[in-house]
Amino acid sequence: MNTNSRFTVAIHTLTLLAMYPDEPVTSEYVASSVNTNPVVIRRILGALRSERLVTSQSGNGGGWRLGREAEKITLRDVYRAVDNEPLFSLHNRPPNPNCPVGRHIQHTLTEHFTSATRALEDDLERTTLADVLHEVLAGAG
Amino acid sequence: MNTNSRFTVAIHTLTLLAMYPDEPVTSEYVASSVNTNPVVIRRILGALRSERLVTSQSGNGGGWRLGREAEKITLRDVYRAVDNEPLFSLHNRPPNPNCPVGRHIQHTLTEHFTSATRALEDDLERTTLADVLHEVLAGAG
DNA sequence: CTCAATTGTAACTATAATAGTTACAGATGG
DNA sequence: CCATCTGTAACTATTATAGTTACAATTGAG
Repeated sequence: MNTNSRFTVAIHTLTLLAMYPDEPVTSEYVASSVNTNPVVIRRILGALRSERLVTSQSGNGGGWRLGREAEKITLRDVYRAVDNEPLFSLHNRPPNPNCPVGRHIQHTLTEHFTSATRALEDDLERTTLADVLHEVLAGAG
Repeated sequence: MNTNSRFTVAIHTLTLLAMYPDEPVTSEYVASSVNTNPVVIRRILGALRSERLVTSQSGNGGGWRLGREAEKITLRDVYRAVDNEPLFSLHNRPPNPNCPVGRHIQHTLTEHFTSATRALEDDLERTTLADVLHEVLAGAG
């Protein structure tokens, strides 16, 4: 179970909130669509709230809403909110500084890793939650 | 220890092989530069050999060599050889098919995930092992 | 005021990936 | 024959993930 599905669950969750913009949606309801436990949903919504992508309301009649319009939330915003680990990891232990490769490889790799990560995020930025909702509803026919 | 450093170790290893094109390099030597156990290196080199990026020679005087010129091995080749898990995971359990979002979200997400992964790999493809070796040696001054 | 419905969060568990380690069989060249 | 390597199995420790139970705190409705 090492493969991280938080990004998928976060987009799924936000798509549901975008679908019901006029009423708060409960973690229980989201969980029944995602097919998991409500606490898993609340944890992810908590991360999204830290980035102001959603707001929450406790108590009876409470639930979750989008923090801003679906047109103004990109997949990159979501990705950064729930998956802030770097995509690539450097050495677990420091490489040998007496070897020219060991001494300079990390700096070189960091630049290439940064570039690749930016390319990925630039692609994610081109899609908004509104796009995803439209695609899903189109699929629903 | 969940963060996967195989890509880093693989590039480091191949850079060493590119540095010594005229002699086989042993996993023991690579391990001393990477600062890890030789078996870890052999496992990664085994994956690289499956993609023909390196060749191996058993026995006395043996070791590892690049499978083709460093100019013709890109970081994308290396990435695919050692990290063939998809970058993004879909739901751990199938989403609820009775919900329009649950029914269609996976198809929509798959398209966006494919696009982002391609953007990442296109960026990695622009750098060769020869580039990395030059950068490392330039850093070495 | 009371109560049912929700969030918020801690605590625990099971599973899986990672990589570090030891051990040893097989191959190879001197 | 022997020292040197690869190739690989087996085991361990660590960590991330996410599923689950439990329960305090909040809140609106009646």
